[in-house]
Amino acid sequence: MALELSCTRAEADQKQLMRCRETLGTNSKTITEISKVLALAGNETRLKILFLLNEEGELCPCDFADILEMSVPAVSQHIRKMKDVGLIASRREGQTLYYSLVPNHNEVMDNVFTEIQKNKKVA
Amino acid sequence: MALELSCTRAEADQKQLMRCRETLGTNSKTITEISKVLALAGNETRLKILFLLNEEGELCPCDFADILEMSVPAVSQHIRKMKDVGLIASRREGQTLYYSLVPNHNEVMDNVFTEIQKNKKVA
DNA sequence: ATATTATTTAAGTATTTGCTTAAATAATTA
DNA sequence: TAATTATTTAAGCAAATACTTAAATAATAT
Repeated sequence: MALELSCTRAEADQKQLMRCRETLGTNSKTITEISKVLALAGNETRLKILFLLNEEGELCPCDFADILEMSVPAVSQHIRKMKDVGLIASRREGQTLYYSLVPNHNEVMDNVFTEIQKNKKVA
Repeated sequence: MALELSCTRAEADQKQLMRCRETLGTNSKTITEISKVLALAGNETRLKILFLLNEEGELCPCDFADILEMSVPAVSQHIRKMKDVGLIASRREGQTLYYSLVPNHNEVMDNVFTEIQKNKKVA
């Protein structure tokens, strides 16, 4: 099907619309990748996991289960999603798997962490 | 029900677990708020809308429908979600509603935009 | 070997999400 | 006033999400 215009208003700026399409094309891959990371961090439980890893270095699934007061499988499934995109990595020590942030995977997340810390409630 | 521990391993660092719970408590409100913004930006269509608003200043729903090649109601519903949390605002000019980013609403998003631009594909 | 512990994986389910189409508002024009 | 245009809102639905419980791995200890 041909490209259908939804908007017929006189003020519609065709050059602007073309420029926007081009901008999206140029940044398409980055936008897709960043939106994936943001979708992961957009879940409160996962953001807590990432934030804690940033604070503590490494933690294991049962630590998170204790801290977040949720089941170990639920934690494990969140962790897997973040591992799948390379946000976090694991290290085995006996039966325990320690998870940690992959450094410099995504600058956006670094900024998210500092932003959370900046707004820390002053006791 | 009482707080049940999932993890009984000897190495479990009770002080660390307490510290983590406290950290989450202290930052609870911020984490909740930021995760909401990230969840919104974690949708590729919405991230494109936000990115375009950052580039162009203001655009109307039918502009987005044209650019993103999707229906006007679909765009409108995405826009509403972002307006509901105060990420964007509207200005009416006749029949047309122009949407724009609310400045300084969230520093995290500013960083997301610069991160997208930084990775721009070099033509 | 068997049992225990830490974790993952799988299957099932309720909720949420993102679209669709149709109808409702709102402003403009004839 | 009636018709047109821009937009929102509502209802319905398929797909995705986040949990649950039970079963499967994997490492350690008895």
